[in-house]
Amino acid sequence: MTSPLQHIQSLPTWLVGRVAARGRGLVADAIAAEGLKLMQHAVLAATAEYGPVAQADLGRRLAVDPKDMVGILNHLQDAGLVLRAPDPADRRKNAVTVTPDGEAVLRRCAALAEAANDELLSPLAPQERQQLMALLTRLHEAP
Amino acid sequence: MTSPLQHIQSLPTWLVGRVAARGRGLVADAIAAEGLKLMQHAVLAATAEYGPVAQADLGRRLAVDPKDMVGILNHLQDAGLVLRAPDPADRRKNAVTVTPDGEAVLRRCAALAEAANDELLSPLAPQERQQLMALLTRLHEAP
DNA sequence: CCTTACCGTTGGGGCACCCAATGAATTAAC
DNA sequence: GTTAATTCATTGGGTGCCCCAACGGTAAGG
Repeated sequence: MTSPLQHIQSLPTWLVGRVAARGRGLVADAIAAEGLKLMQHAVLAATAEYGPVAQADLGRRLAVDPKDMVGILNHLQDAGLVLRAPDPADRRKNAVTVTPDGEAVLRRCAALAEAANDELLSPLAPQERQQLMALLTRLHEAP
Repeated sequence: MTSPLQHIQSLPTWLVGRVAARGRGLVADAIAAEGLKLMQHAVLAATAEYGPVAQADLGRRLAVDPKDMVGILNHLQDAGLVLRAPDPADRRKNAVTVTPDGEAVLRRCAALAEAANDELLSPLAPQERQQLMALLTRLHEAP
């Protein structure tokens, strides 16, 4: 039996956690050039995808707490990337939309995020990257 | 071009982050049965591995901030899993050692963590698990 | 000596995650 | 149709992990 720490560090959960942390940092640093945090970026992307959408819908799709969604959208709105308008059909809801500035930032972030991903996967050949994605996809979708 | 959110969620960093989050949760739930958090477990294991060791050494080996190490060791010491004794050779240092109780907890946590890892990897065959580990290891050690 | 560096501790802050409660507004039940 | 249950956005807590700065006490180098 290996020693306790070596045992932990040989577990897949530890290894995948380390790789995820590095990837997270790479992407975070990349999109920081556009002044966005990871979750802000994700919310901006989801807003662009689902057109005028209520905050609660965004929260459900991204598994973001309503409390945190308020702060994220406040930042995006202050940066002029997103608009909150009252929904005439349901006055409880805020209809969130992306501004042209937001779409431009989103386009630039897409390239930045891809570059960060390439850097993470740089040790792997294209075929190996595909293998890794296939295995991770099965872990993610199977349970 | 895919839509913005689909683009993000197709990136390896997103996928590995998701898998890591699930694995993290599984292990955290497992060792919570022993009253330990993930970092407390790691520090306890590192303490067992490196015998009497100074806090700063533990922090360097696990990349834990000295401030956080104080709290972690406070908890472990309050739980009777670890001892802090002044180092006679260097009175700045605390010689941290594991108690018999700590070793017992560590043994039980090892089994719990392995079970959690098996659950995470359950969709994969043994050979596929090996492939995944090999690919992740290269991503982790190469850069 | 005396400067330099380290040790543990305390103090900040930020980000991601989670839970509870509120008032306003909508929907469902009766 | 009035009432009860639900949903919405917001505010209020809290935790874990990460990073930086400062402090008194200690050790090592010049």
